[in-house]
Amino acid sequence: MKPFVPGKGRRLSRRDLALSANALAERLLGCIIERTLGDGRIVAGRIVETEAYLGVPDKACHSFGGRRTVRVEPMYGPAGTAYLYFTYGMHTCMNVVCGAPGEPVAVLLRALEPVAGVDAMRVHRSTRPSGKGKSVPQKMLPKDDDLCRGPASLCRALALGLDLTGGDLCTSDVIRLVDGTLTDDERASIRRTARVGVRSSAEWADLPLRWLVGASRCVSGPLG
DNA sequence: ATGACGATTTACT
DNA sequence: GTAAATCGTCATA
Repeated sequence: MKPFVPGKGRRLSRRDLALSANALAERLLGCIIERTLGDGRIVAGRIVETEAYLGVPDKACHSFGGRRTVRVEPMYGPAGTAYLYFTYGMHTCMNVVCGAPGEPVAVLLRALEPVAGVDAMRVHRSTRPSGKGKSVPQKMLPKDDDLCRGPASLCRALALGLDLTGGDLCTSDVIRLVDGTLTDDERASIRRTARVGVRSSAEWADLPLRWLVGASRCVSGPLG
């Protein structure tokens, strides 16, 4: 595999991202998300797990039924819009908005393989999730493979905060999506499963809308 | 104004 | 396996 050079890859264009959520969930596997920190350093991870959220008809989706609130508004933006949300009182998760203009569909980033800035990631992960309160105690520092395992963990590792929601991933100076590839082995190991953590009617909870690179040691949750 | 809940993570039995 | 942590968001009133 070619070595990863931060800031040098081909940035994904709006046209690259204007796919259905299903198509983008698979397309993003192997692509890189780069985050420029306040001091100019770059942290980056390679996407190995995603979930598709299908919008108005999808009971597990924040835009189900056409719900349109301040929080969800970015989902109605153009493909390439970042949609980040706060949940469980302490965690942030990140989506890439896609689909046709005005269609509130998106892909959730669930796990990354760290490819740059591992030291900074460890620092980010050593701080409390919410930054306030007692929060979740933590004893051991995560191993490298665990740094970006899980949608909230990867947001902490890359310092992806709520301030980024509504931003444009195609033009932002602080966060970029860069095209990437999978090896043949990785490509062959792609699996689809039900989405994680969705409590909705069985029909929407059971659909295979989660994509993962089985060969990666960085995927989260059940592999079945 | 109030109450219930969460696209999670972590620790503990 | 179970449960705690912790608070913005949303629906209801």
